[in-house]
Amino acid sequence: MELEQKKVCLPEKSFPPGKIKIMNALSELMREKDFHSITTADIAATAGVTEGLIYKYFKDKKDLLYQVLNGHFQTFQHYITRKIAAQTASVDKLRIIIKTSLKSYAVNRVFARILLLEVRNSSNYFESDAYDMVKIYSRTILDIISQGIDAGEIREDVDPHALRQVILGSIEHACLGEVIFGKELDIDKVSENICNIIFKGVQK
Amino acid sequence: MELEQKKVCLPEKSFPPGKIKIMNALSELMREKDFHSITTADIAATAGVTEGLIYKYFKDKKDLLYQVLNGHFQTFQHYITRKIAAQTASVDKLRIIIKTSLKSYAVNRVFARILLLEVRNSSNYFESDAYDMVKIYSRTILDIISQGIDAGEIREDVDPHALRQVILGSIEHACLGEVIFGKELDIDKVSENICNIIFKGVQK
Amino acid sequence: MELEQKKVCLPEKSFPPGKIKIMNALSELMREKDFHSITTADIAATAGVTEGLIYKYFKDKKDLLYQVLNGHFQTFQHYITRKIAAQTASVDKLRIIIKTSLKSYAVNRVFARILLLEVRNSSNYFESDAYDMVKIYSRTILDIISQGIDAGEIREDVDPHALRQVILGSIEHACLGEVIFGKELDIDKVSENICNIIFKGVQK
Amino acid sequence: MELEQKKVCLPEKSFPPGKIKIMNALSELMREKDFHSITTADIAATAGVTEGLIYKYFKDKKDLLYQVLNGHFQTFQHYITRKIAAQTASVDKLRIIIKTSLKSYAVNRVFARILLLEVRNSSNYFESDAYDMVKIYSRTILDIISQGIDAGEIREDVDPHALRQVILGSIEHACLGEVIFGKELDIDKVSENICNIIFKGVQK
DNA sequence: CATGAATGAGACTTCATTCAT
DNA sequence: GATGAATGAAGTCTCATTCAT
Repeated sequence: MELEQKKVCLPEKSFPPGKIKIMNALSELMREKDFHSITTADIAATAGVTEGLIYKYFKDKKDLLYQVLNGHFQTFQHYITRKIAAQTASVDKLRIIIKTSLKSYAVNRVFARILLLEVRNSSNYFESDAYDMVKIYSRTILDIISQGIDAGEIREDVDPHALRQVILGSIEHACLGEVIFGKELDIDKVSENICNIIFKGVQK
Repeated sequence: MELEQKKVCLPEKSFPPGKIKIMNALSELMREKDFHSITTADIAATAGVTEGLIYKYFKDKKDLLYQVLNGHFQTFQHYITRKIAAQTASVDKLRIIIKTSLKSYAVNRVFARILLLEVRNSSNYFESDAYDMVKIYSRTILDIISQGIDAGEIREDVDPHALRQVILGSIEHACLGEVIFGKELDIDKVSENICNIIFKGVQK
Repeated sequence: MELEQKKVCLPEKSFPPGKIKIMNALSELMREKDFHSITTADIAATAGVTEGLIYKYFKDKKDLLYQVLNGHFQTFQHYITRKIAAQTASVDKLRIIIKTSLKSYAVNRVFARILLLEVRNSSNYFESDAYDMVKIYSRTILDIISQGIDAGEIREDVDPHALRQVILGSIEHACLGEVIFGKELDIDKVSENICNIIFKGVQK
Repeated sequence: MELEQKKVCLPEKSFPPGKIKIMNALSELMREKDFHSITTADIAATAGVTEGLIYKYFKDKKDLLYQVLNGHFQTFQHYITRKIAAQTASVDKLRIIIKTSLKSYAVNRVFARILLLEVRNSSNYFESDAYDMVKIYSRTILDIISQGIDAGEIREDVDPHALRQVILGSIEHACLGEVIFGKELDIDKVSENICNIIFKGVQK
């Protein structure tokens, strides 16, 4: 298995042990509960540290969430970047993005849950480092689309932003059922179906 | 203007005035804040009633949210059903669903916000009346797709569930920026773009 | 005894019982401890209410302190105003102010302690209602001095602000030992001594 | 300029650098905030050392405050003693004490703030070294007064303790506005005004 | 001489909710 | 149909302090 979900994969060098324990604890707890119903007491207990320590390393309970998300996102980013690099055609790159994103979400549900459900309705998330990574990811997709149009792989009358929207929306919606109801997803099939629709169109 | 956003459109007019005031108060407050940071005290103050009264009419703070959502959803449902009825071709129906959904969300941001951001991460929402309406809406789309396939308008090798996913995902993702950042959306253009992609495909 | 210290003497009409209990509780506790080492838990327990109730009626723990102080100050103000009214000569009025202030502080040590020790180093006190009363009191003294100068009772080359400073400073310093160490004060003697110095001067 | 306020004037130069940095840090921070809202973290950060080091040199956060106060007080004491020595008449000595005290407080507001606002409501201050210096200062005034009476410069029916109270109270009250609101003080004028009142009396 | 990690006790505060009237 | 008073449980966060290295 190429992708790990077990622990927050951080550039773990200089982080003090307590900080790592706390981040892992939140990650673990979010497998079962939503962020709001996890208390700092829970986190501390799970991490085996005192509540106070959380506030040594994190401004906030929210800040902790964002840093955890950020950690997950970096792993995701590295992984997806490597996968894309193996492709030359734009359409293939998009295909890979769709499949890999679905896979990442499937493998790391905590990551998916945070990104898709928890974080979006708090405005200060959009000023966090974690959101910066989303922007990079999102930008990458747009660039690939533009290259595809330039290379004549994609029709010129396709609006790049709209296509990105459709791609991201499809990915996210496909994951929702998974995240919310815990359904298993047949990633190969789902991603193929999505690509079939988006690339070839549904109309006869 | 065909669609109203001002007040919760309560289908049964027989609601006692206090109940209406409370529901409107929440609706109003959610234009600015997210549900979690709205307190019952806020709601009562905005409604001009006492906190206690909320619990006369609603089991719960959440129950209040669901009832408000439900009110909005019924308006939405009526509106969209009427629009679809005017079309005969499946593809046109889907086109209308996309456009009308986008428009409804745009016109009534509170509705969009509740549905897209607030409600999804609380498990008991999925047992609420409000969610039943979502299922009807969702079912309708699936039926139209199947009819489209049967009628030869849509390619047979398209997976109906996947198509629904792509459609819903596209709609929702297109609204997110609106809901979160308050961006204006050019609905005609956006829906046309989306349809262009989904129906014709992007690949040359 | 004309002056009561037992309870916060408030225009107690419309105050809910819980609010009164809380204010009295703080007053009582401050007889023994300083404000900072009194916890909201202490206050609630003493008042026989829950901690939460404190925040129904007071913005803050500090706000509670200011409101209590304000209550005490109103009693003080009423009392002193009545006493002054009985005098015609400015010098006699000042004499009465000195004596009565000393007496008030002596009788109500909580009041003295709050005013002289607790409140002065927190900047937002100076925007509280309680401080407004201090300003009135202070203004009154200044007015009496000016009248005394106009009436020829007080030397024209005396600076009114300076005289007020000397008077207030003398009063407060005289009380400090009382407040801090719990010394008894012979008010008649002390006030006479102070007046002797200020009015007649110490130089032969 | 005869009087320095910049740094804690440490009488023994043999203090280790860390200790000096910490004391200076507190001094500096107290120019803006009150003691209670300065945290050990603030102090350490400002000093450029770690929190732990504070407890190498000081028993307590309070102990640190007292030692800082003590440093300031020694400078003050040296300065005032020298000034007094230049006078022969008791009245002149008192005059000098008033003026010099006002000046010292004006020049070193942190010193004034600590002495006048911070320290008085914590009982263990009165067992600290810093308080011993206050007692010496206070005793000096009393001695001068007694000598003045013996020498026939001051009326015999003046109570020495009361006079000291009036003097100290006047000084302190004059400084309060300065310390609290940051008002500038015209020391020559203020001290002259005070002396005018105390020495000559205000009554015609 | 100094650091850095961690603690622990408790502080203040919030808020949904209940109930007598 | 509505109010107002009060609850209680929990929640987040703060900070002085300790100790091994």
